[in-house]
Amino acid sequence: MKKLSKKKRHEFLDAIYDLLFSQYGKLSCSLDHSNPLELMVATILSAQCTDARVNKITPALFKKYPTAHDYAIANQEELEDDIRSAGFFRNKAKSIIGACQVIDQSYGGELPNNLTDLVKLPGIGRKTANVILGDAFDVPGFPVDTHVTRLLNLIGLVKTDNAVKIEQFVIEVVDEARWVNFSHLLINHGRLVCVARKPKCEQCVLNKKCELNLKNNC
DNA sequence: ATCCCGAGGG
DNA sequence: CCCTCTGGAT
Repeated sequence: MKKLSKKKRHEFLDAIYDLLFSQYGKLSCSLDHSNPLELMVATILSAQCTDARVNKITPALFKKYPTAHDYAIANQEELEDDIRSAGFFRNKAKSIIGACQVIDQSYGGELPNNLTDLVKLPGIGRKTANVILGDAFDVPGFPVDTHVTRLLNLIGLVKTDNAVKIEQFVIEVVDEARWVNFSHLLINHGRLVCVARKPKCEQCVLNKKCELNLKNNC
């Protein structure tokens, strides 16, 4: 795959996108939220945790902490209890409070809408920043999570777990208008069909395109 | 035992 | 590059 020209890589990635789009269409973020702050909190909670579990926690959480200021002045141990079942609760509580203190003090309570400022917030890395940009601000980005990493490696498009390299590879050859939904499509497919433990290759639309399937069946 | 829409630190 | 942080689901 490395030897393919940029044009060929573009065509191959477009084919992958089209196959996934034909099955799932335009997807929206699966983390329940109604504003950028809620999406930021939900995305922090989603680390090494299913979105279903996050969505179970957030209704009560968002009601209890409606603004960045509410998190900024929150008692950390109390917030830890509020988010405990999402796992990594100490780190996540620290991240939420730390990020919200900066948002409250430096940005007037509103999240910045650019990557540079978002990744400066404590606990906000590139993945979380790209999710916020794409799903809350309609700014194109390509979030790379465990599913995106796994699927693109299985297909044979990349041979690295380095999220930045994967992001660069995709945004170089895929049209900007497709970045956000491509990430959603890969994540959705990774949860429903190309699951980590036992990929359902026999019911996968990427069947003919995927190195994993070629190794298994050809 | 392995994985889930990660991030920070060494 | 490595490690740690954590509960829940399968």
